[in-house]
Order: sequence, then structure tokens, then C-alpha cells
Amino acid sequence: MGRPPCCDKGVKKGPWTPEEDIILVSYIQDHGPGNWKAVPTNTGLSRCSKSCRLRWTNYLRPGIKRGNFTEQEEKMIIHLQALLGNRWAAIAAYLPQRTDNDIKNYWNTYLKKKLNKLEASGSEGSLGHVGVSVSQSMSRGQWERRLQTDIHMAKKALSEALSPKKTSSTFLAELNSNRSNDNSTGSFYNSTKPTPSISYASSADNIARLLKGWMKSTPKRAATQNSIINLACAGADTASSEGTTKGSSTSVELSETFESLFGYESLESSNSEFSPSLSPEGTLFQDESKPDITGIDVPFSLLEKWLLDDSGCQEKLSF
DNA sequence: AAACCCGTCAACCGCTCTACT
DNA sequence: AAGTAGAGCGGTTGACGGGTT
Repeated sequence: MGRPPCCDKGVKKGPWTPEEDIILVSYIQDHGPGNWKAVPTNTGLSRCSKSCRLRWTNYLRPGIKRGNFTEQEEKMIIHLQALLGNRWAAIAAYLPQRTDNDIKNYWNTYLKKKLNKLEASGSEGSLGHVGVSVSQSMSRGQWERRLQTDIHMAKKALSEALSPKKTSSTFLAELNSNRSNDNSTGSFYNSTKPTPSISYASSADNIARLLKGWMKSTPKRAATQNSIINLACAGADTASSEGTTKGSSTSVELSETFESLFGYESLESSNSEFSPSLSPEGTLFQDESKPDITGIDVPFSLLEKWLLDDSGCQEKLSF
């Protein structure tokens, strides 16, 4: 019974190594994401295509916010889960910097329990006005209006998605011109379309971040770091070449090398403030898999407000 | 110090959907 | 219209780290 495995038996499983990440990112830099079937053969990675796609979309793709969820995000997730159910991809579409996997994990490991506790205690805690209680506490009229709003927004997003889009080459051309003045100050949630200012190379930021953690947590692996750096130098061709490698670097030195190599520091410094305003970055990649909700008529901030505030926005959002 | 428990999260599995022929 | 392959999605697993006993 059951279908045959999607991949050959020879494929590697388990955690991805930095080397593999760099190879994957390097390939995607050159060819763009998509055609995942071809990725393992073209890169020589002994990973199945699915695994490559997953690794990219859930971890390496630029613009992904990692780490703690903010209270706002938490409320949005609770609200959206109540509205949409366990449709994590749909929920993730409203949180452009989070992956569906991340949201799913957060829900299963934390939010569900938190809400269960609240429900069990019958208290109206800090989350009492949102979440599980939404469908129970709101009037039917409110619920239906929300549903209509959701459908309306979905339609808008669909028509948006069907409208002509920029080609990737246009994107890349813009990227190069924008990358120099990348100190984005505009809000990601602006109602105007964000200017694309990302390159595939930006996934090097993600790699660098991951490598930094990897090197810190496992200094004993330093033996393999030289090869990583070599790969990085070869692969991340948009990165600065200033960070030349040293034969006997300590892990700290190496991570510094990566920082300069990938421009990691700038990302790190702003990472704790990885607010929506941080990144028009990532929009290119969000276009790959997520509906473009930034371009719809309803400004995202309004949507956010709607999600976070039960009583608010009903007037503004009724159509 | 060792054993155990628990929470987190990256990754896998298998199913469904969609596009293509 | 039917078959097929690739992509996407949600559920689940397992490794790992931290806390507790």
C-alpha cells in the first residue's frame, strides 16, 4: 500500500549542512527558484527535490523572520487560525516574514497550549478578546462580515496575482541599483507597492546567520569551515570579496569573515528590530509563494488592525 | 553527575492540487 | 477526458538542548 517514495533511495536525509546550503543558494542565485526537480541533478546535491524546495522556502529564502513572535504576530495568528482553521499557508500569507512551517510549529508547540489553558481557566486573559473565542463571542453578523471581507481580499489578491508582473530580470536590474541605497525606511506594509530591493544573494544573509550560529554552537567543526568559506567565496558572487580566508582562523575570526563576506553584520544589527518596516527586502521571494497582499486596496496596517482589534475597523472594511 | 522529562523546531511523509501533454 | 509529473500543503517525527529530579 501507499505510493512509492518521491525520491531515490540514495538521497541524503536529515539536517542540512552549511556546505549544502551554500550550494543550494548559489544555484538559486544563478537560476532562480523553481524547477526543483532539476536542482539535485544540476547541483550535485544528494537531496530530493522536495527537500531542496523545503529548505529554501522555510529557511534560506531571504526576508524570513526568525525567532520570537511578537505579541502582534501572535494575535494575528490566533485570529487567523480561528478564521481560516489550520490552513497554515493561508495564514502565513498574512505574515509575510514567517513561513507556514514556523507558524504551524508555533501554534502546535505554544499557542494551542496557551489557549487551552485560558479556555480551561475560563479567564479572559490577555488573549481573551481574540482567538478561539472569536467565533463564539462575536455576533453572527460580525462573523459573516469578516468572512465577506476575507473573500473580498482573496479576490483582490487573486486579481493582483493575475495582473502582469515584472520579470525576474527587471527585478534583478532594479536590485542592483537599489542595493546600494538599501537603508529602507518605508513601511513594508505601505499601501503602495514596495520597491523590490532584494537579490538572490541576500539569502547569503540567511546562510551567514545560520553559519554564525552553527560555528558558535559547534566550534569543533572548525575543520570543515575552510571548505565552507571556499564554497562561499565561489558561490556568493555578489558578496564582498574583501573577506579573504585564512588558513588557521578561529571560529570567531571565521564568523567575522562571514560577516564581512555576506554583510551579515548589518542584518544582525537590525534583526532584533525585524519589524515589517525593515524589509522591502524579501518581497521578490515572497512573490514566489505567497499572495501579494501588499498591493491590495486595503492597506495592510488596516488589515492588521482588523485582525488585532475585534471592535475596530468594521466600518472601514465593510464593502 | 546521571537519568529523565519536556519543549522546540527542522525536516520528512504522504496526500492533494495544478499544469501539462 | 485521462494520465502524469511537479509543486504545495498539513500532519507528524525525531534530534537536540535545557530544565528538573
